[in-house]
Amino acid sequence: MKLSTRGRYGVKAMFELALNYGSEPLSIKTISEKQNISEYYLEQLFGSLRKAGLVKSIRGAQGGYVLSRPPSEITVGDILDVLEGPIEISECIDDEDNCSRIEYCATRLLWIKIRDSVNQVTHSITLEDMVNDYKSMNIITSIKRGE
Amino acid sequence: MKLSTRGRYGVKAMFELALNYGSEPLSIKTISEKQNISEYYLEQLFGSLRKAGLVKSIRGAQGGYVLSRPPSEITVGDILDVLEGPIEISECIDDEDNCSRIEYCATRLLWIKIRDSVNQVTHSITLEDMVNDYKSMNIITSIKRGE
DNA sequence: TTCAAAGTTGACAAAAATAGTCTGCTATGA
DNA sequence: TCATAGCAGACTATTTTTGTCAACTTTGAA
Ligand code: FES
Ligand code: FES
Repeated sequence: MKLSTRGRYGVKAMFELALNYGSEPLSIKTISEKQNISEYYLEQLFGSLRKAGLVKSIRGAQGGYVLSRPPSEITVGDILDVLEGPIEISECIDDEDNCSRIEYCATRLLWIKIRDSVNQVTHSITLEDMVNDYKSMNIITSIKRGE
Repeated sequence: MKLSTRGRYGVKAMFELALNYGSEPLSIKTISEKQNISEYYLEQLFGSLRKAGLVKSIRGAQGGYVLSRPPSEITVGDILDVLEGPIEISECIDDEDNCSRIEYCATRLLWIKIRDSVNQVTHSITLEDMVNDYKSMNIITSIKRGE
């Protein structure tokens, strides 16, 4: 079980926007350089994020992207849901395999528990939390250096 | 984020063995029929499970597989670790991308939290738990039917 | 007004992972 | 001794992931 690059890149890109929140928009190009992600690939991801209403685009010269809500109101789960899709462990649709008899399915409850656990974690961490963590990390590192 | 068929099939197969624990060994063929999984594919999975020491094989006529420990001592996490590999969110090795500067990495802490959460859930649920859940489900269903 | 920066869209494709199949083999209990 | 069942590993097909690219649209700024 792993996160694809869509999720990983997406969170990193959104983190950049969160760091920059309140200032001028960030262009795809800028973000792609900062996080070392393909510009073209990022465009795809931002297409999804925009459709989902997580970011707003500002066209024209000096345009770019901004968060459509404050970082405190966007969770990592919101981003991952858009880019990775909701966690689908099993189909639960096909009526032919024996897994469709939900009442008797031994594993269904298990998948639900795993999914809920991940959702609980990802939806409880906001971009603001990440920015705060990041800033305290930097302060601690500075202190360690004796600055 | 999703579980591959390896993990899903593997847990289902191990659940069958747990249901059958204490009785005669179950052959790949039997399991493949009960859970409707390709016989050849299951062989692959059981190869891994055997090497990991989760199951024992009994060769020859009337042979098959049995759990090598009681169901209460095998967690779902044990199975998933073998079949899906441990949860690798990011590489954290390549020194060239900016993600390698772990002290400054904004997302690393996040991936760790997600991973730990999944591990905590999967490693706390044993095959015995699943069997118990399954049995209570059946009882409840029977009562609802007025039996 | 013109131009260049920047977003938008959708097609395309390489690469990797997943899922599944098959063949020939070995071991062993009945 | 032979049918049953596991063992090993090559092989293939399919899907998903991970990008790339080109043509087009919008719009702020000079
Ligand atoms: S009913 Fe969907 S996992 Fe069993
Ligand atoms: S250092 Fe591995 S995720 Fe950043």
